[in-house]
Amino acid sequence: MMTIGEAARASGVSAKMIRYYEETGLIPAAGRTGSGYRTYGPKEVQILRFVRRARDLGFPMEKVAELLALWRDRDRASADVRHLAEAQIAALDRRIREMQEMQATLSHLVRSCAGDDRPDCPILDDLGGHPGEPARPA
Amino acid sequence: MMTIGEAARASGVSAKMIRYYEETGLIPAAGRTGSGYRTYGPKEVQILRFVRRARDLGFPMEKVAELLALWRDRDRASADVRHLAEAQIAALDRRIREMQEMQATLSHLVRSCAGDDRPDCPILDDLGGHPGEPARPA
DNA sequence: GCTTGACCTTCCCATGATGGGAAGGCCCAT
DNA sequence: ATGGGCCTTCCCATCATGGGAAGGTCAAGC
Repeated sequence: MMTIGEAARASGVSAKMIRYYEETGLIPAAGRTGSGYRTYGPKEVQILRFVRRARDLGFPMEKVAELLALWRDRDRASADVRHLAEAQIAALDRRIREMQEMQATLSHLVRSCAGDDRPDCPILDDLGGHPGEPARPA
Repeated sequence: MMTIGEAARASGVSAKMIRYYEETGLIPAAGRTGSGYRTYGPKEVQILRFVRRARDLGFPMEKVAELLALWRDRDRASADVRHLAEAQIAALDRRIREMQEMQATLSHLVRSCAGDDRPDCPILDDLGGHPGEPARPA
């Protein structure tokens, strides 16, 4: 049995976050010693590592909770897990696309900016917005 | 002169956020009517639109502040603006790459999961972490 | 047995950007 | 003058994370 600090080191999840996960019900409440210290065994550490890895893969907490439920109940169809993973892939895809659009716009703007010592870079004009006349701000 | 609600509609920035931007110093404090209402003119609306557009392009508030400073002082070299934009492109690149790595890992896992009615999907094993034996959690 | 230092506990606060909502004041049209 | 819609400030919540204070505990060294 380990203390929360040891479990943190073994799992890569900070002690702060372990307490938070417990508080929010993501993980079950840890056992306690007579004096109130939380205790963790290998199983608990593995759960924490599971959470860590899922978070690293970009799963939001809510989805991590679903994955944990599936993990706890091994009789669930693998299709459920697969669907969660596929949904996460799709979510990442959407966010990647959004950012790529931002990038494309910025690249376009950068190409139209001399980048020399002169003032007047069209990027600022674009940001100022086309709808109005390019009045200089106060 | 418009009220905050009109400025919000004209700029696409919510009234809440306009007050927040003012509070945090991103934009200068608006003028006030005798009875305390904030007033906005076309220039202020343009600034708000500037902020909105920059945020849409993924610039963090801090960078938006820098861009605004550059905008306010048109004598600054266009190189400054270009560098900010390029840095933002690079930042987006890093985040995109991170997410693509997550995607790749997930795709790999999904390919190894039958996705049928049987239990036991290797995704869960991966999440559980290789370092230990695949002990089932409590 | 006592001190010391490392650890644990809970509790509160902060982040960043945004929204929700309450309580109270203002403005304009009817 | 009344009502509805707008404004004001202030507080609270989000999500996941960290910082830090105040106080208890444990183990090692003397």
